[in-house]
Amino acid sequence: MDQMVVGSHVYPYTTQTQGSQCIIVNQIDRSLSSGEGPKPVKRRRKRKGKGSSATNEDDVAAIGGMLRKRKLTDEQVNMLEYSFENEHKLESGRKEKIAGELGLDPRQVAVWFQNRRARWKNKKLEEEYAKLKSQHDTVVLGQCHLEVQVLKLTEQLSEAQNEIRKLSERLEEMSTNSSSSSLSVEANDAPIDFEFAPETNYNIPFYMLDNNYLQSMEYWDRLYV
DNA sequence: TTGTGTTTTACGACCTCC
DNA sequence: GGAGGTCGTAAAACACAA
Repeated sequence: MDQMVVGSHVYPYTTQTQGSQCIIVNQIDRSLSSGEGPKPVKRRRKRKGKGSSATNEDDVAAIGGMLRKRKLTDEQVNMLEYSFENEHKLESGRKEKIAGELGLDPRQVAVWFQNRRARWKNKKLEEEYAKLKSQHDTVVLGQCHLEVQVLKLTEQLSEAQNEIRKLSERLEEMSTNSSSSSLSVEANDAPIDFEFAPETNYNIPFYMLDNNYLQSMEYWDRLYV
């Protein structure tokens, strides 16, 4: 059997469960009629922390004078939820009205709204966090894709530069040969085998290409198809 | 049954507003 | 100064695995 503190007295009660509902069975009448009389206040543990000034008997009794925790019924909670949906704040008149309708202490209604607002705020924070995390993950994924692309393009650039270097060396070699010999290129050497179609400007030395064009991606796309 | 983690009810301290 | 808000926390109530 549990106890309920009312004012400066403690009264016994029991709880019964019906489905998900907790029913408080009042034992006060039985207690009084049996002549047992009110029991001394069961004191609440002193709270720790700053400003806890409950040092004398009155203060301690005031702290201990709170009602024991009573689980609200499903109906009460539903009505409070409904009320909370309409308005999160609780002005005095509305508090009294709800308390009267539900048979609760106005203080209980106020506390319930305080706690409900705190839960609502937590939920909102969690939702906001999930949303931001999702956005962050998307950005990180996009960044990964871009980095992979940069690696590929860097590799392609390096290959292209090698190709150009080889071609330049061949050109230089040919020009050296032609200056030291009277034989024509057509007669003694294989023709320069440019890989690129003459209508393109890919046979123009790399260093002569327009920088904007080089950066336009079109160059690289066409080079490696 | 029991230990443990979570939720709910309640409070104290402090702050803001009228 | 009082009413009502938030914040942090205690402790009862509850859920659930071992």
